[in-house]
Amino acid sequence: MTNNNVSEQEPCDHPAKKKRGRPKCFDEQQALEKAMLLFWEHGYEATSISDLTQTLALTAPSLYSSFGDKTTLFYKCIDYYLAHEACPIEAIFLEAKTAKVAFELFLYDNVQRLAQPDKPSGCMLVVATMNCSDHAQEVQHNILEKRLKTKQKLLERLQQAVAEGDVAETAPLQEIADFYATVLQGLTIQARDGANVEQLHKVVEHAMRTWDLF
Amino acid sequence: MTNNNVSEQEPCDHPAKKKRGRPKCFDEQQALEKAMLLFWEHGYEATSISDLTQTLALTAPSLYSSFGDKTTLFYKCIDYYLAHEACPIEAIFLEAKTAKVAFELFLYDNVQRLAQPDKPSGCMLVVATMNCSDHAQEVQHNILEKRLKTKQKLLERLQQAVAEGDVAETAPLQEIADFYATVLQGLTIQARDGANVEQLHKVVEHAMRTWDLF
DNA sequence: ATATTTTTATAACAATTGTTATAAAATAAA
DNA sequence: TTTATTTTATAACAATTGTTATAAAAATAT
Repeated sequence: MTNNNVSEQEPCDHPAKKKRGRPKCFDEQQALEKAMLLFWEHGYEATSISDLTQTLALTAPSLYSSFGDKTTLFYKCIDYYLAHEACPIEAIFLEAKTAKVAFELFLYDNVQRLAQPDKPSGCMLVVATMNCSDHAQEVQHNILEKRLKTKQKLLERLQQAVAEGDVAETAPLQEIADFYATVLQGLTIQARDGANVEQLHKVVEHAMRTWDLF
Repeated sequence: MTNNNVSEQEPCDHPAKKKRGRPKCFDEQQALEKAMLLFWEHGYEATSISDLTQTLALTAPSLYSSFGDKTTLFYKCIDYYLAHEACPIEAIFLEAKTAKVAFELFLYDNVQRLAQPDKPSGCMLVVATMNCSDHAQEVQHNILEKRLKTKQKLLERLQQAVAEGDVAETAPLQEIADFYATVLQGLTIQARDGANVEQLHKVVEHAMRTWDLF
């Protein structure tokens, strides 16, 4: 049932080693991206299998044999999103010398990603499992946990900053994390509602201006 | 098809004037509230007619004859939500002497409403039409417009404040409105992700502390 | 009592949901 | 050429979607 495909581009010891059976008539990565865009735009449950087969231009059996069932495909789309569209928070947090710079880079990076004119707006993790029936509780919960992990990383970067001395030991770390997480998620809804990059940029600009008020 | 029912409690000139046919075996307002809670929790499309008939404990024909089709029922639930659960922004904005106080009261009022333990969390207007298929585009658009109207009210209250002199003429009104709208919508997602009233309260406390930095 | 009106309960409707069985088609290995 | 393998296309599956036709039930008005 599940299809642990090896990437076609994988270089074997025999360079032009062709695969055995009938060749696929579509690019798996391109198909995955199209599926991801659908789920990003409409969400997990509101995207139907026939929406997917139409947009990806392949039949249901092809879809299932390549990506598994709808839930499995969705998780693969989430992974694709995290790898290709989401903000690389770990790298940014490692590189930044202080927590303030880390948060600043993180938020500005998000602004660029959340309001791209040619892509669905807002963060897929926030948006894609917002409306779920009871049948999708597990999917919804898994994505929620991913969101909570991001928030946890904000807090941990602040703790690191206290250890490194660029944030006072008396600072209310949880409140700071809560505030910037709120701004971050607000940006997603603002983007969904049509705000452009410049608007969101100024929101972040102000949010960062308040750093020293904590 | 559509059912323009007159409230049963309406006092006629003949006080105990009974209605003609078979009496309803359910309270229409209570049913509407239950339906609203379902749509609030799961969203428009992820709430099915059978979810509704089960929870309201009435048959599909009863549901349809009382409230119309699913879309009509949803709009009635939105009206119910606005009347009974949403923040009375107009009243608050009228009462407040300054824009800052207006925004402060508005946000704190929202904090109380967005994270009630016995109710779905977050704002129904933000949440209920987040994931929609193409079939629900119109519903989604109508709710979006309601959200934009709220944001517009923030801006107008700021303009009023400039006219009244409690906000400087040079103040970046659009940026201020964008910022507090972002915080407001962020509160909805935070609440959905499990933040409690105290946490949200502190977020608003900080957001208000930055008022004079614009 | 009879007639009228409204709501109920039963049951069905076509369309769509996610998913899969089957067999033909296209390739490489033997 | 035959065999093995993989993907394709066609078609169907049971379950659920939103919605409605039909007739029985329960009330008031005549």
